[in-house]
Amino acid sequence: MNPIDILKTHQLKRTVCREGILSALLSANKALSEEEVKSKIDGNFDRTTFYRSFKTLIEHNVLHKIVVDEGLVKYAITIVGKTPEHHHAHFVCKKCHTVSCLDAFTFKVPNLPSGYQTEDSDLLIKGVCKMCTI
Amino acid sequence: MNPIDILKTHQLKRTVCREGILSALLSANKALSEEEVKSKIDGNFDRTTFYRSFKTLIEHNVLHKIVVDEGLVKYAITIVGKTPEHHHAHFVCKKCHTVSCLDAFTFKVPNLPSGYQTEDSDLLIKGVCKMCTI
DNA sequence: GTTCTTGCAAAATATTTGCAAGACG
DNA sequence: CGTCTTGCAAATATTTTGCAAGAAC
Repeated sequence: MNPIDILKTHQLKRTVCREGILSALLSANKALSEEEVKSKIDGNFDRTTFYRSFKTLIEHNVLHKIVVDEGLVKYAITIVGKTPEHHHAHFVCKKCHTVSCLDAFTFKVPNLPSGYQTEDSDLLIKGVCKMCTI
Repeated sequence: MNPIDILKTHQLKRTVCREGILSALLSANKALSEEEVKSKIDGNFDRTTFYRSFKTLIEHNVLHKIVVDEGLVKYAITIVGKTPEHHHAHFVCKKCHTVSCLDAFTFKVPNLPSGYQTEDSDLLIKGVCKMCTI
């Protein structure tokens, strides 16, 4: 999957900023903050442009946003294909602050008290990642 | 449990703002935003004071913060006594935006890929709550 | 050429910090 | 009284909006 195809698939115009964001995220293989994306691409875009590009990509389900408690905002590519009842999780490392999507790892939300209907979920697991454990 | 005892237990000074926050949260039985807490208490406190009070209470493990993607920040009383390996979840209703701690509901974080160590987690389940389903 | 996107300026929000006055214990 | 907390002012940071110029298709 490459930036151009992704944009085409979602009927989004191909712009330098969007392509940059997507290729940064595709090659990073982890969630990146606006700051991190910025440092990975050439063009120097206005902050407004980033906000709007992320917003558009999220609305079209290309990306999703991960908010860590302390206000850290990161973005990641949305992988499709999960069963609706299986949800995926994110992992944030307390040492290196890397946020990654645990794509291979899905879980089923256990049954809630009666009356509650689950539509969606966010599971953020905090701990120490593989690299930092060594 | 009442505000005064909670503060005493954590060796925190008893101030009107802290007591107000705690009694608002204790009686609400759900997570409240700064705004909501403000409307539930008499005194008119500066925003800075709220920020600092929440911060202190969180640092002392009296409260915890729940951040919903869209930037909504809520606070809730921390209930102690869970087993370390069992984590608790929050539920946010997409209709009424109520955020509640599912205290009776605990889950065990499934095993992660090797190398990852779980220390903590945040599970935010999104859906429709009991009241809004009816 | 029409529509969508960008950059810039500016507003609206949110959060943090320093400091002097005041409350707590 | 010594220490911690509050209110105020102000500095930062974050996010949103309007509008004209430019790019995409």
